[in-house]
Amino acid sequence: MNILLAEDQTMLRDALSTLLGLEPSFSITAVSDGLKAQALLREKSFDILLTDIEMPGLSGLDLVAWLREQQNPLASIIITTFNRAGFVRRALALDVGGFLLKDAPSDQLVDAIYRVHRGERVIASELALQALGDQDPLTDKERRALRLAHEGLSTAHIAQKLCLSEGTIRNYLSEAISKLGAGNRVDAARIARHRGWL
Amino acid sequence: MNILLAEDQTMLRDALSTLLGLEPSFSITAVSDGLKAQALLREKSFDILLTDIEMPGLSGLDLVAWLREQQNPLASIIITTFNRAGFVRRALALDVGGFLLKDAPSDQLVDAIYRVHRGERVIASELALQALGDQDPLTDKERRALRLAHEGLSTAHIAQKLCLSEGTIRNYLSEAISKLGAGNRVDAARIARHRGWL
DNA sequence: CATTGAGGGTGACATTTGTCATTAATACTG
DNA sequence: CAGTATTAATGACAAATGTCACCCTCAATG
Repeated sequence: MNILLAEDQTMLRDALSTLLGLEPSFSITAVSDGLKAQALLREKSFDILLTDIEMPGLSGLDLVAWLREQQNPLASIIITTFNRAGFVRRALALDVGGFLLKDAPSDQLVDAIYRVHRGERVIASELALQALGDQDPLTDKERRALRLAHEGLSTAHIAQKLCLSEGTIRNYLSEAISKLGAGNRVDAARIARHRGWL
Repeated sequence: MNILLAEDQTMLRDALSTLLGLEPSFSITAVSDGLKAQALLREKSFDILLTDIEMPGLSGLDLVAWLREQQNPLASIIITTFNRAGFVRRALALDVGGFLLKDAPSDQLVDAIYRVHRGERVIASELALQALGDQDPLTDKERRALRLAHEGLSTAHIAQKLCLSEGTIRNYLSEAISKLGAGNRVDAARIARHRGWL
């Protein structure tokens, strides 16, 4: 079984490569980011794509989205550090085969590969529940403003970056704060981030 | 060689266990946090401690600090995700044997274990340089206030938590902002965090 | 003993944020 | 076309934040 592994953290990538390589039927190709994975996927076909979400260049979700655009139904398993409902929902919409946390034991990963290869779906149970939870209430602008506020930019700077007036930004942030039940912009950003909405 | 591995992310812990276990001379014991490592270290002796910094309960640095308090000179290697100068300085002060980034290839880790076991010191070169950089200008109170501000707490809440008056908190944060050349508290927290001072 | 210097606190003031009501311009829809 | 969301902007006001100068207490140090 030809497996393409995309993971940016070198030590984990190496270690997973080695670990999965111990399975006699697996043949592993490992790359350090989404763009390299994309390049390989153009050239050659694989049986399973195993990818992290957070990667420089092209995220794991964007990579799968691209595959789907190419009408490529390649079975994919997403592994991620963060338990964020937003990610899971987006992944499910892309029809991924599996979604695991890096907090899961590694034999669960091996098991997931076999099962997804047989056409089953494997979603970490902690995540499955969350995915059904509350929807992201933020609008696109609110999200972008919040993201910048989170970096410590002032209202004026955010306004400049988003090409909007200062007052409008204040309105957006105020909306976001109230929607999320937060105490101020930073608090709001923290909450949104925690739920995968940022 | 008996190696104790402390790392909270299960998948990485499993994978590293397996990978290091392939070396015939290594015998690996893996635990998921600093407190469990501490418990084991009380009972039994090891040749090398391999520990992450960011862990629930007791951080890797605190763990080594505790060893030193116990007059235990156990050779230790710190592995961490983040390239933060403050961490390196503190680690060096604790006389650790090695300091590596999770971004390093895994064979470098194996190599480091052998070298540290022989009494050498292995510090990732990206880090060694940084460690000589600028010193943390923050006082302890400023740091604590900044940490809470970073979570989105208001001045009043921070004052309550630290048992200080609101005005004093404002003074501290104002000091921190000016020392770090930041635009506001959030910006200051970001800067401090980035340099490992938080 | 006088001096210095932390550590913590006040008060006053300017600026930035957060809230809300209202309005204008555009696009969508029956 | 009238009706109605959507998106952006204003203005006004309250609250939180940032800045600064100055005060008090208590060790430490000469």
